Amino acid sequence: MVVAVTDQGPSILTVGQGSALPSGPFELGHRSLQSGLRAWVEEQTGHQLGYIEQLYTFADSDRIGEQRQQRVISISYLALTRAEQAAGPAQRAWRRWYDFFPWEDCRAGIPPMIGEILQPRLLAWADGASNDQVKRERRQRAAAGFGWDGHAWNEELVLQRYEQLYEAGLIEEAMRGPRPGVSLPIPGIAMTADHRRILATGIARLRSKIKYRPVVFELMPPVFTLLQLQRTVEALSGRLLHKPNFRRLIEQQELVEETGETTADTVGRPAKLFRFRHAVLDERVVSGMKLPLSRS
Amino acid sequence: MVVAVTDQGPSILTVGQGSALPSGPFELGHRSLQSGLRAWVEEQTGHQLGYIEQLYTFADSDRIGEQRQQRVISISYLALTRAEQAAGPAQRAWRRWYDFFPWEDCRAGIPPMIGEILQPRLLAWADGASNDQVKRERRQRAAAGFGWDGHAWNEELVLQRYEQLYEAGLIEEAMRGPRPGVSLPIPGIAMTADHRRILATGIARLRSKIKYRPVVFELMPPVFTLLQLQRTVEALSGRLLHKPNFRRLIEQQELVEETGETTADTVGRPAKLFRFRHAVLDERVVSGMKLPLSRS
DNA sequence: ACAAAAGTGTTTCGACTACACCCATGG
DNA sequence: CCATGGGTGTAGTCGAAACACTTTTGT
Repeated sequence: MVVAVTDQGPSILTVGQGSALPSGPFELGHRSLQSGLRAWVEEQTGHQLGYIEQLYTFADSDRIGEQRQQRVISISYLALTRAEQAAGPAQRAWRRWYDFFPWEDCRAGIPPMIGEILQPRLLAWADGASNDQVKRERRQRAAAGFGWDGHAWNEELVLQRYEQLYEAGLIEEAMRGPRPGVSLPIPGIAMTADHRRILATGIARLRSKIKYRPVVFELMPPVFTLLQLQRTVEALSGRLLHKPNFRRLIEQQELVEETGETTADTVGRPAKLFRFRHAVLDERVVSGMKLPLSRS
Repeated sequence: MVVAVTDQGPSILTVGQGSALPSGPFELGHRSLQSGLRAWVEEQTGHQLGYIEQLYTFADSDRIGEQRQQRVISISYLALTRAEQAAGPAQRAWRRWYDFFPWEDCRAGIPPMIGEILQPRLLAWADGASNDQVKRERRQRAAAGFGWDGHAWNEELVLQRYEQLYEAGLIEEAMRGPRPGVSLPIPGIAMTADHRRILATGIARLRSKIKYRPVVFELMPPVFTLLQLQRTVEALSGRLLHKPNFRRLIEQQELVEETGETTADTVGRPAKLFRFRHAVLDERVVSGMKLPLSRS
């Protein structure tokens, strides 16, 4: 799962009609899995990868080989890069991740589809439970996950939300196989196999990680304005931030330094340009960025 | 890596003279890796596992098979259990984890060995660097990791500290292989292959996890006093906590409820007994426990 | 009485929030 | 002049940290 932030928002590299994550066999002859992965992706896509992190290793039954004697092991990774480089061979394209998870983008307020589509269908699912105990648990979980009745929205619960929707049979992938779906799936583009689940895991990990490690900078150009940085964090977390407080937090933590230059081309007052202070990585244990949420 | 907290402190289940973590081949015929693992460990050791979490998947060159055509893939796990059950077959024993990492136990203050042994040898290693830039970086990293000159001790940096010591050639495992060690290793029991590295990863993960998930309770008996709970958290994190504030934090978060009983057998005033409120897991996203550090 | 453990009250301090406001530039 | 983005000051709020102190038991 290769992530970049383009002018279209946070995006992932896809293959095959944009419905699959890039994948390939283990490369032999590399020092480690990570270095093999890095070389493979850079060869295949022409993208220099910045940060790489292992997500999860699967070997579940729906991945068991035909003879049922050999497991297929899949190791999923999250990688960050800058989107600028050329697109490389066809069949590979950047796709906005909110095309797959439209309910995860709360930058323009809680998306109407949550109240209009997800809530009634999840509640219907809860009411379909056989006993009251289970009904209450399902309603409780849905409320906590989607921020209903008094619960605040928590942008990190990407995977939990996906799993609840899957369990409720609202996700297209859950309608495949033996029992084909009896109703329409909710909006959001489906993916091959369990790739959308891996994507949800990756988004959740990234939303969590930006708060305690300065990984955002892997997605930024070498030099940027504070507003560009804020827009990137907002795009990843799916939430709007409070500008003045955001700037203060960044500068307090000494994560960035001024280059001395300012932007010239834009509307409005020219902004100071900053670069990431790589030195902080040695100086101390760096926490990432708190999210000073904006109430709007 | 199976963890329990015994009266000896936090311990791991070991095999083979207490210098290896339990390990085995993938089990076929299970729904998932986790359920296979759970069944395997319970059969082998007679311990019911509570929480299980994947740590990391390795397939590095020092694990490549003899013909160099087949990688060996190792998936490491962290599991929590209660220590009470019988020991099971011989060859398996609980070992305190601080026997392997004596510098990680700061409950009685920063251990003298850090200043007396680690600091001089790490500084000597730093000074052995070829140029001044590298020298400064090494000293900087050591200071940040071990809490020297103005840096606070951070109990989560278990893996970073281990890797620094390894890189500096002070760890017995680093002295194996082509270039046998030229000096004595520092205190701390060595383990088979890279098992001590896996252990460091697991300790770090657990120390981090208790802060944002209520996993401590997997290590507690069904009913416990707040002091027992505090001692367990202290044992895991390797730090002393402030009693009054600890109790308030626990009760504020409504993680526990009174059973109505009190202890009878102990010295001092009888303590109320508590149990974990499993209900919170549905109610809301539960954060674990902040660590109200004690200055002493 | 004293030690040991359980528990309570209160003050202080600093971080995050929110709101109000000013600055610089292009159209 | 006004829209857009850049940027500063400051009062309020809330939670964590520190300190002091009381209560209940066993020896």
